[in-house]
Amino acid sequence: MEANTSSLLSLTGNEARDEIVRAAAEVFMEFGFAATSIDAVAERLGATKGRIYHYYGSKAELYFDVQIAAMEKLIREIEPIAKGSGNAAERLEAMALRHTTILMEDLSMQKVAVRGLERELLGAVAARHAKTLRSIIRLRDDYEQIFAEVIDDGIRDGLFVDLPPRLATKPFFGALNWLTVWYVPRRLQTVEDIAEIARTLTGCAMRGILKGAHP
Amino acid sequence: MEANTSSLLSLTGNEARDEIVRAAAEVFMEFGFAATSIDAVAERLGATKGRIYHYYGSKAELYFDVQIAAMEKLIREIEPIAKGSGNAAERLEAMALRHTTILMEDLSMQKVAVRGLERELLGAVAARHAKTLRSIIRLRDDYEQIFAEVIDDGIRDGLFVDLPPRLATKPFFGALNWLTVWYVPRRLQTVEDIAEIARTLTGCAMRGILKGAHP
DNA sequence: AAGGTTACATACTCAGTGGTATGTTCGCAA
DNA sequence: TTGCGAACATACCACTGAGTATGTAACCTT
Repeated sequence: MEANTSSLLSLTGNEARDEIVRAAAEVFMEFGFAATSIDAVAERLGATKGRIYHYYGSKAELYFDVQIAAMEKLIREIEPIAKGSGNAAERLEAMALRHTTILMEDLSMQKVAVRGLERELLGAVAARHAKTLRSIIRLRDDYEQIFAEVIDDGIRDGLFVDLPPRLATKPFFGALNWLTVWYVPRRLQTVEDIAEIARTLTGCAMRGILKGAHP
Repeated sequence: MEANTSSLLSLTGNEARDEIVRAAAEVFMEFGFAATSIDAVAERLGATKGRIYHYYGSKAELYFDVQIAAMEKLIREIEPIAKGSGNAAERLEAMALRHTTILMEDLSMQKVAVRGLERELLGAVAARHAKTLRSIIRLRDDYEQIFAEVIDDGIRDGLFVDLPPRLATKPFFGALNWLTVWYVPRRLQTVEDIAEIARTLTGCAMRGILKGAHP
């Protein structure tokens, strides 16, 4: 047993855990945290509980790892864009486009992550996992902050409507993230279909905060 | 025992059921369907299971009634606005404003409803309650349709961007409904605070679909 | 090759929960 | 006043599911 504890970053290098996380993400997405049994995850793996509990100490820990993996992927992909070139509007649009695309490509994990820490956890398992919980909330906050800063840039440049950045982030994320509620991947869905949806959502979100001269 | 079955419309006139529904909404919102025990709902009522099972045949039935009550309230309030006077943009804005306000005023019920039928139900309890499930999905669809039609009007009048109405509805609802994810009612929150948030969200959502001349 | 460790599977415990069966109280009609 | 049903409370059962304890086969090390 290597350093599995506090696995906030060290998923890499452990293929077995990765496979479990992917399977767990699917089942969690389908049924939510409470309604998902470890046995169900094991079955999807073609294995039994033993395999899961060998790598994870509890159901909550497994759930957390799904969240962490999802958030890290988002941050890893979007942060470079935020720090890249272009004005605030161009960068924000590129970020939104990529963000939306990831949501659809990686739907199972992202759906779990985006929905946020369902309240059931905050109340129930909170005490025992308070530390991990904080890390996750921190990750979510960091991610939102990446957007908030670009938005702040845009506001100061007079590109975006004049709102508190943290507040402006909400409807912006909303327009994008809401897709985790309604989007159902269709068979025969091409890459272009996904791109089309991403462009549409990004378009609405961008117009929502762009300071344009409306008639 | 009067005609409790198929209570899709007849909540009115039954104060006892109403009280149960309100309590249930709070607990369901806090913990989700699966993690909410009937005992927990009963405790919030200062009663025991007996009281609940006297009026409801199952936990699912109770959950459904929360959804129905929430959706009916929305439809009841927004439909008149949709059929009212003003051009599409004016009506849509008024609808969004009222919609958002209801979400905040009635957060517990609406949060449960907006989150949608968590997948856990579709798979698990589906068979036994297939009929009720269809009614609820129908209600949600009807509600979205109210918006879709106004949006369609706006598109044909050249007010809104040219998108399939059903698709345009998604980011629009997203910008508004996302508040059920992040909004936490604060003590000392005045009516004006709520109105302020409603205006901000509505503003972003409207700009998102308005065909404006962006610089 | 012997001992140890990893990576699981199997078998079991036990608390929590949905639902039911059975009281019990109270209002009301005859 | 009596009886009866509505409106609950109490007691109980059956089952699910998280977590654990124990077995075991393969592999790795020396």
